[in-house]
Amino acid sequence: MAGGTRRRGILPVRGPYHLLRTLSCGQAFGWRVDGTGAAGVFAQRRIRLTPRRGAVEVDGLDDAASLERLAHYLGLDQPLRAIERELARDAVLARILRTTSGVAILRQDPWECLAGFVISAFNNIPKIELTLDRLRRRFGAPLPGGGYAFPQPEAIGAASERALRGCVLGYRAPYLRAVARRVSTGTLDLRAPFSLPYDEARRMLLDLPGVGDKVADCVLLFAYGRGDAFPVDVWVKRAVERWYFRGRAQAERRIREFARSRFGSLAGYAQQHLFVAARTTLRF
DNA sequence: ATTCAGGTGCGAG
DNA sequence: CTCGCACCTGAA
Repeated sequence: MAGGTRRRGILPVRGPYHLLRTLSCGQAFGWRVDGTGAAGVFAQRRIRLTPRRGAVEVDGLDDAASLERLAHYLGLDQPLRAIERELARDAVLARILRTTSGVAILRQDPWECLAGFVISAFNNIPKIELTLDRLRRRFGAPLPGGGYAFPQPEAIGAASERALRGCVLGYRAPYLRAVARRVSTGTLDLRAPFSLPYDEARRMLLDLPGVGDKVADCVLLFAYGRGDAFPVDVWVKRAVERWYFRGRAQAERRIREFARSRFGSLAGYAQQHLFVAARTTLRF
């Protein structure tokens, strides 16, 4: 491909925003992050993102509408300076923010986010990525510049369990297919959680097979922007127990309620910083 | 060969 | 309602 003719865009960045930290802290599965940037798919295009001084360089996209959507997806419009100043009133967060600062909350597509976290349950990251890659290749539309779109719920819903298990979904195959069918038939309205209170939106998601407390909160936070959601995974559980409960074990429900009441609408950000800090500094 | 991995569903008390 | 246990499967 000729060098100078490639589509390219620039997104301005302000505050402590940290692109690679945001893309590699486990909110989304689709990004391949290396030393200089991240590669993935957005707006039906294969793109590459590179952090620059005060900006994010976007290769593979140049129309204003897509770039604006990308900025929103990446959380570039979030007031991280003020958010982190508020979080730093908490002594634990004040300490760990020195190494976790700049994490924004992505605004992911609800279906893709939901599917990804259903697959993530009791799984490990390499295998989650293997599964998602196979699902894309087998059920996703091939993209112009290479790569595959994330499969539509119709495609997953129509797949045989055998074909899904071929994507190493294991026992999650029937869960994912059932969720896909509820979405594609309209039994589940994925726009509804945008306009529902936390508890109701959460109940809706919990009704889905393969969706429990943790996955529901992940989707509420990473797709619906519900900042009051606080997903409790094994790492966050360890972090909260160690740093807020003197190492004493607590039920996940108790941890979630403690954090939601302590951090309010910023609970989701608190969770991200605790998660990053736990994964990078805690050894168990 | 065993063990582990970013939870969930299910039955029991 | 809270608790304990089994669970597909690739990778170490």
